[in-house]
Amino acid sequence: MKSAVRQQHVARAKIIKAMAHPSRLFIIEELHDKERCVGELTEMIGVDASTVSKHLTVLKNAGLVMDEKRGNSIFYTLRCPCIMDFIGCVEDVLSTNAEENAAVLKCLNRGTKK
Amino acid sequence: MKSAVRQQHVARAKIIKAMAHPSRLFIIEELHDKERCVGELTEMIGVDASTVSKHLTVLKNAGLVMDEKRGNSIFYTLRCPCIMDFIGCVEDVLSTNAEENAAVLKCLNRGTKK
DNA sequence: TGGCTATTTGGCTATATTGCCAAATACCAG
DNA sequence: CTGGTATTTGGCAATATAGCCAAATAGCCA
Repeated sequence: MKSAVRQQHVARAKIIKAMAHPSRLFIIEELHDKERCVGELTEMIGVDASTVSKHLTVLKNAGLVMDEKRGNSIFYTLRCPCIMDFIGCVEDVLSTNAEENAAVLKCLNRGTKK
Repeated sequence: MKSAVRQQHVARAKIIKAMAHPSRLFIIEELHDKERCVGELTEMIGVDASTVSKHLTVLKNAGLVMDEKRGNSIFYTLRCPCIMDFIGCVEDVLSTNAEENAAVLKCLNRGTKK
């Protein structure tokens, strides 16, 4: 693979990898509605605050969120709302998979019945 | 976080994680153009055939590709072309990041020049 | 059958990721 | 300054991932 193309895929993979975790997906969706501080997200997700902080660092390094300190808290916002389109695409895949599974199940049932 | 919501994010994260690797992104793009067998992809990517095979297994388990044996080879195809929209979204993020970086650089230059 | 090609599987090592805890840091209110 | 809250950092253990090699499997052709 040519190096320039390779580099392009590495760059894209970095962004995608940053989204590839349930808690981080949750954060992205939550921030789409409104800005949130670490404490709020921590309570919603239900893991240690330091863990949430690290997830937010991952998202920030990928350029997906921004932070802003106000008073005693740090508020995070989504930097690219287009990210939600992204999640829409994933849902399409999931529903395709679900249909397939349903078809397979139906097929199996037909086989065993009788 | 409620369990149902949590499960939804776990399911989505699985799909996204399957895409979160440079070689797998390459494979997805390549399969968007046309079906390919393992050998072709192996040569294009330039890693061991067993590694490519494992990447394809990851993509297949996520429901992103399908395989079909014909003759001596196994051909892989993209199951959800919508995946390419997904990559378009990633490019949006990358260009947003690039603009930001450009702005920062400009700002720095302005600072040092004088 | 035997040899050949294509692909997958198992095993291994190196590296990366996740999550917790404890400690450090930053900021606000008295 | 002191105490309290919010967040990040460092360190550690458990687990997951990526890649290679060697071996197993599957199908073709002679």
